[in-house]
Amino acid sequence: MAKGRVTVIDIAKAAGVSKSTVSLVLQGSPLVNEGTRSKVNAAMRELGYVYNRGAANLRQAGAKSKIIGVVVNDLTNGFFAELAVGVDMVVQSAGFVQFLSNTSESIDRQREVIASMREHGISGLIVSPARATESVDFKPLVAAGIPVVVVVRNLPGAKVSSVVSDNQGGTSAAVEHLASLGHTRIAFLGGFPDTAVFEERLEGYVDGLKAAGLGFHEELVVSSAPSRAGGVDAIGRAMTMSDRPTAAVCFNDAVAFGVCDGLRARRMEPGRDFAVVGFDDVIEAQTAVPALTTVSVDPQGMGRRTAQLLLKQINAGKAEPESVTTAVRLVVRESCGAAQKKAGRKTA
Amino acid sequence: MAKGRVTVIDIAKAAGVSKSTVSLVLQGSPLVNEGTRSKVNAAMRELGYVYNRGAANLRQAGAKSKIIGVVVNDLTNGFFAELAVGVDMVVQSAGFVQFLSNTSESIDRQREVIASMREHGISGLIVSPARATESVDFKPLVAAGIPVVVVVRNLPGAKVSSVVSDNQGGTSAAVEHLASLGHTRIAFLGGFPDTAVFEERLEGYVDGLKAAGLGFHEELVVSSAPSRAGGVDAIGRAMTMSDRPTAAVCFNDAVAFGVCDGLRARRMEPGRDFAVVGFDDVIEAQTAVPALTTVSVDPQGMGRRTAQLLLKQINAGKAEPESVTTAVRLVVRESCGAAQKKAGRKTA
DNA sequence: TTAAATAATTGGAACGTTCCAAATTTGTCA
DNA sequence: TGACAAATTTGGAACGTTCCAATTATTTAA
Repeated sequence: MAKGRVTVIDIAKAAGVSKSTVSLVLQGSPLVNEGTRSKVNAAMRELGYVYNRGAANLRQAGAKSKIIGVVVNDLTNGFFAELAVGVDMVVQSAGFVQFLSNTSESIDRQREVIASMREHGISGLIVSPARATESVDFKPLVAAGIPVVVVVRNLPGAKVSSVVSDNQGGTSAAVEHLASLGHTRIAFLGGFPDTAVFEERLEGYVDGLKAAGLGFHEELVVSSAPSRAGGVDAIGRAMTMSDRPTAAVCFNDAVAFGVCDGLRARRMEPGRDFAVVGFDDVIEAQTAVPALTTVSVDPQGMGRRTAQLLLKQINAGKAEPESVTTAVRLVVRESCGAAQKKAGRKTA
Repeated sequence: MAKGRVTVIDIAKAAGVSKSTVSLVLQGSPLVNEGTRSKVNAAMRELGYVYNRGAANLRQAGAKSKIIGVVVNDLTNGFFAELAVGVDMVVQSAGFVQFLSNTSESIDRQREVIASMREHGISGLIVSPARATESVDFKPLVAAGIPVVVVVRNLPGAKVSSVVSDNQGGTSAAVEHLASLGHTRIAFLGGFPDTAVFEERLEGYVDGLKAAGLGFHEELVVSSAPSRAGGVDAIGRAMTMSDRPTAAVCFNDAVAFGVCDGLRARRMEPGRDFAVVGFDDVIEAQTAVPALTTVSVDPQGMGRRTAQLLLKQINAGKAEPESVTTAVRLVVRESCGAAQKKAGRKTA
């Protein structure tokens, strides 16, 4: 009992049929007689059989491994955790299982992790690439016919599918909204300038200014780490200028929270004395005080979307690279001052 | 090229040796001559060989699958994400790969996920059990000789190892600290009473009161969902009583943040008008305003510790169940009022 | 009834690796 | 130089599954 593993042969013997029949039952083939089927199932239950997927994959030697790999660059960031959960949902319900790994933005780690996943025979890969990932890293995968879809961060040169949110549209909408509230000095705060996401969001910011008939002032763009601490830093620098902004679109919610912290440290109340808008709509955004106006990207939905795309490609055998950008919407809450009945925003 | 997979036989042929030799190289055996080793390695690089772990596992038919399964009950909770990252760190550096899944507190999902992991031949399992998990769920695993360690939430009946934080010691320390600041009406806010963690933390709360020479008053324990919203709710109910508390130890940081929100909604400033202490020391605790005094459990360290324990058991072949409780420490920041120079805490 | 068709079942032969025992090469010492 | 030891290398035979072609049992149609 505690000896060897229970195999199809054991249950074949127990059920008085051949191993082939057992295999048929395992795959739910319609060829097998109802009676034998239940006899076999009973034997399986009896002996505590567990399917050996490794052996099966070996024979099938194909895209049928039922494992899909997911690698994210920062699991501790709620956004990515949420994304992974979204992926897991659809992947799981399609009978696949998720192989999740975290790279912590390390490109070496990413390489290791992907190599390991290949060895395990994943039938598809979803990656939110670490910074500075090069498209060549995915070459071997696509050459081997393994569908890959990158998510969140696009990878210019790579011939793989991608799912990114409408960064440009998001910040553009945020700026227009602030402008409609009467703001004219609107800053863009936080984020590292050398990333595709930053570029897109900044572009949207510029678009928004143009659409609102406002001029672009370079000094109103202040970059920083895309973190809460970075936000504190950015607003600090922004407030030193002579002609201060009265509102800010932030690179992401973490930065926005930092900006709020920084404002309070200066005895200014976000939403009353200064308007701030975030990006991502992390879970804390709605419960924070004040509730954060932000661009909602629904990471979980994005994860689901990504997984669906990947599954489609897996089933299609070999699909064309496809890129989808997911819609985004501005969620107006308190931090931009719009919810306040009083018309006045006081410039500090 | 795009035809069949490259196998050991292919590279054996290319390198002019036998498949056995290639296998030896693969395993880094010292038996093979340096010259042949490099010849083989060259051939592998040349042909783009990828190791087929499935086939290997099949033959080795043992605990050598190099996969360890990790299942958590709520990945979107930063605490668990952090835990998973900690696990991944040590697991990865030991040459294993992590198979992470999320159950969203669904016990059915948990069962599915674990079954799937078994089919894939994991050589060990780390579980943060979903609520209402029964010890019998792990029976088959341990019967099959697969090491299991539960983490965060203990599982009374199960003969498996566990790693939990010193919940009791944590709340006890928190209460004593509040008492030392002069508080006498200290509440315990938030959490579901039917969980082991709640029980332990509550017990610590009682211990702390006793140690400080304060009496236990049942009405000062108000449970709620262990979330931010739950915290708002709990403090709301706490403030309706005639003899109000002046301080609170919260079930976790999420609750603590909710309590802060609720206080502000009542025009009270946490840390000045009311002392609040959290539990977990989530990443936001230090940057929040006011910075949250909390019991730090270092989830990442806990994850590392857990992984180490599991690896030890895997290597030892079959190890005795072992339970470790990880140390915890009170991090005094602003929300309990201690950092303030002025002696006065005003009771509301 | 029987031939033909259909439904169920079944032995191998793979799949890509590791292990074993045995074979081969190389080196050492009298 | 021969004999022995050490260092390398090597063919199968597994591992647990699926697939294929072939066999056997059961219906159906005439």
